Amino acid sequence: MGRPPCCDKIGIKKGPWTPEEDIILVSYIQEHGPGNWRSVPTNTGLMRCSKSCRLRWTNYLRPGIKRGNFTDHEEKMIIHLQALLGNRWAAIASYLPQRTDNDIKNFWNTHLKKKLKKSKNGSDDDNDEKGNSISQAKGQWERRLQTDIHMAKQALCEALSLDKPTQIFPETKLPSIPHPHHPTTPNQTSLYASSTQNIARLLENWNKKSPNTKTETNSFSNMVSSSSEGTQSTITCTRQDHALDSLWSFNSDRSQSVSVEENINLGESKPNHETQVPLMLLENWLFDDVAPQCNGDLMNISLEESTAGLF
DNA sequence: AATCGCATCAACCGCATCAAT
DNA sequence: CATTGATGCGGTTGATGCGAT
Repeated sequence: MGRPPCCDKIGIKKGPWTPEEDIILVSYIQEHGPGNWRSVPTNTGLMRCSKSCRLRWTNYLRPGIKRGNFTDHEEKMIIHLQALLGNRWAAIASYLPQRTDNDIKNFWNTHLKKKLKKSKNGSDDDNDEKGNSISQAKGQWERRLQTDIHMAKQALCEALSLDKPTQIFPETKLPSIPHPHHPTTPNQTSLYASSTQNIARLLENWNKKSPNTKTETNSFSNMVSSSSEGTQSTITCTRQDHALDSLWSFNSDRSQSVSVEENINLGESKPNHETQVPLMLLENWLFDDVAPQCNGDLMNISLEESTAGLF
């Protein structure tokens, strides 16, 4: 409160990042892991504020980021998740491990908004309106609940894919669970160390080519996203999510899992038994990268139908 | 060739939240 | 319990590219 903005300092550089700055940042994070952003500018000599460094890393340099065109499946997921969760881009991004919240937000604002508007102007004018009113009518607590369930699953899944499962929920505080995209705990530095090869290749690539920022960083991202490390963890995650569904009793015993979430979401307690079927459908669809025919089935169910039991 | 308008997206800003003290 | 600092999130902006005129 009343804290001056960190970027107001004199001598802080703003604007687009240069390849040189990227290299410095990547090298530093490669060595120390992400986190403690406050110290990054000091230790690297970058004339950037900590926020800017974090943003650059999470939105652009972080391994495993997929850039470029969104697939149909991703697009549909975003549309559905936006209807379900609202503009909670970070939450939506947690369902699309290779996309950043910024990316999704931009994609929504530049493409999907218009697309939906166009389709709205078509025959089923009020369909989207209904969807919107439904999404608005749906309580904020429910949105958070669903997001938090997924976040917790992601975190658990992430932890299971690491070597030390004992570090899953340090001190059982859910809010401190690292975001799947923004790992911060020290034991996760191994994850970044394992992507050393990719980063090294990036550095090589940068050195070889002319300093054309955009193409260089894109090639890096492609290289990294196509690398085994990032992709593998994503696949593992997706598969484990299915296992986790049963682990968290999402299918047959959701009410029980909800009660767990109620404990997690302090004070936000409200019976949620009616949500079992539609949310299960949605979740199954969202996690089901492997069976597109099922996705089609779900896509045929209007949002109204799929959320009919919510209210 | 010049310029205008629009689209895109990386980056910034301000606020909220959380943890440490 | 209050304060402070670090981090995360969502809205917005501004630079850039590209097509139309």
